[in-house]
Amino acid sequence: MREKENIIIEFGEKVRELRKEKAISQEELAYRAKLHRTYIGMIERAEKNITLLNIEKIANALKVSINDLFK
Amino acid sequence: MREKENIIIEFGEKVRELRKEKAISQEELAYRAKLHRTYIGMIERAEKNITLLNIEKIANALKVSINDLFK
DNA sequence: AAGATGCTAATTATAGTATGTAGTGTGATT
DNA sequence: AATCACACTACATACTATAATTAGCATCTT
Repeated sequence: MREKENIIIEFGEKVRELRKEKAISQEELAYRAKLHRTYIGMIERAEKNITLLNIEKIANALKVSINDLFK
Repeated sequence: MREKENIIIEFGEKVRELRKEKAISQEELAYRAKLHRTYIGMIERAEKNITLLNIEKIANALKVSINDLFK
């Protein structure tokens, strides 16, 4: 990734916010989403340009709709 | 991409639907989003697992919010 | 016919996955 | 209050899978 785009920063912040609300660790979220622990960290730190399938996995793991990740 | 996931199919259908509403061609949408014509086709045909940055580009080009692409 | 879209194929860029190490905070134990 | 143990997160690579980008030609559609 070149530089950190706003949309990616906002997305990462939202994931972290919702994860904290549910009081679960990155590791637990990763497990529920069937993604890797370090990858969740990268998303929250806005280091990756996530794809649609993984956006959905994270939404499901957080038990929210995709739209909730963009509010 | 392995197989076509529902979320990707739905996303492609939504892009096509909104593009037709605006009555513009794939080529025109591509131009506005600064993406390639054939790539827009691939998205509509659910052949690609699109990333967040390009989701945003398409939303902007269609003059809708990202959430409008998931309704 | 002309404009729009589908489809194949090739290359480049980067997302996805993983391992290891280090730093940080919290709570318990001595 | 200091040390220890543990859980959590950050960060640095590195590898591999695949998204992104493009060109060319075929096939619809009007």
